[in-house]
Amino acid sequence: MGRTRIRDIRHQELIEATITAVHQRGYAVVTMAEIAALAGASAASINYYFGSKERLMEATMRHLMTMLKEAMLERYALAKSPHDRLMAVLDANFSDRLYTIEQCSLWVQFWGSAPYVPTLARLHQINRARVTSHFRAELSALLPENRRETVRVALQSYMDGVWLEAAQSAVRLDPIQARAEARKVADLLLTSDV
Amino acid sequence: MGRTRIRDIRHQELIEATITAVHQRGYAVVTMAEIAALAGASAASINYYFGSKERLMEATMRHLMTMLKEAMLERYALAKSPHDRLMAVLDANFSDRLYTIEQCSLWVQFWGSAPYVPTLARLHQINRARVTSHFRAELSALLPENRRETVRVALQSYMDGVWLEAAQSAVRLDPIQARAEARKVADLLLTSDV
DNA sequence: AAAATTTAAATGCCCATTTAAAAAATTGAA
DNA sequence: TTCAATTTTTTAAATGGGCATTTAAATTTT
Repeated sequence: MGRTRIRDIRHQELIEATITAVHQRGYAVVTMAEIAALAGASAASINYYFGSKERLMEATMRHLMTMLKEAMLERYALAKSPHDRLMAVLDANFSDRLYTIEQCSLWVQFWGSAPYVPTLARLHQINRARVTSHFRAELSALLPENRRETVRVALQSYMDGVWLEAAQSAVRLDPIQARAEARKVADLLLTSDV
Repeated sequence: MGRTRIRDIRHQELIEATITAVHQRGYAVVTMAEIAALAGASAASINYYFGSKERLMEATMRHLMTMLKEAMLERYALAKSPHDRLMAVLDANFSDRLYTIEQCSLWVQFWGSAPYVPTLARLHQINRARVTSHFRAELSALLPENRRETVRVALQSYMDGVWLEAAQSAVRLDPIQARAEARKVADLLLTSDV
């Protein structure tokens, strides 16, 4: 148990510091020294624990992805119907814990880098595939086949687009309203009489 | 007339090179020398014409924004109804000229940097405000007040989200299908019977 | 005593921007 | 037209700075 305690603590601390530092300064510009300073450590210790700046960013995004996944599964467990489960995905995306300017910033930085960093590209692909498959599973019970993919892409793009804008936001985010809006959008897409 | 011919030509060439180079390597990583090489020039000449790397990026994004604006106005001029004009905005966004992996890449890089570079933030704000006002104008004729903003935000987020994903795309984009899907999404949002 | 953790300092690179000088284009007077 | 004078364009080389990562040694924990 006590085996690798400090290691875990440092990982946690450095990832937290990375989230804050990358949000404040931008991934391209932030330095190892700045991140380390936020965690009360030295740049060298980041390399001791993570190996490189790139691997630190990778670990940080993995952490955010895990939080997203857990937020989704929590809500999934409580949902009783396909519709509820669909909403669970949306609610997770805009949950109080995740829908913050800080984290949305990280995602946008991540999206910008992913095409140029294979390991980040893989993470992006994994995350996207997971969300896609949840959406497909629930939408198949809610919509005829000829609309499913359109609605799925619309919802996923909507979530990304809102995060994107949140990252540029000067004002406080309102997760409660974001969830309400997301539900409205989903309902509009689901109940069309075209 | 012949006044500043070369200046204009070089601006054009260097902006084209920037689009290609930033797409290929990422804004954070691409060097002045690489951009210059693509244009058959030297890094120093970029500074002669643009002053700095940041101002080059700014000019490049201004150029992309102008293209988007023009694509929209072209279609606007032909549209006869609010619905047609709404579609004009969507079609412009996914027009053959603009909806390319190269350009979507640039936008994502831009979104990533804007929060940290005041001049880019201003550009982003200007562009967004313009699209917002077009959408509002047309939606006010198409929807009751209580749905307008929800649908507007949904459509704008959708457009951004699709570009975001396009930037990660390994395969060729299909602007014709993108326009068709965008229309479907808009129609679903407009005709809901909730 | 051994292993794990920490960091100061060294290393090695890379790059935007400036400078100074050359090359090319333009002008205008002869 | 012609050719010095002037202006514009171009770049090689210098400048100055920054930073990720490594190393080697010290410190702390086990």
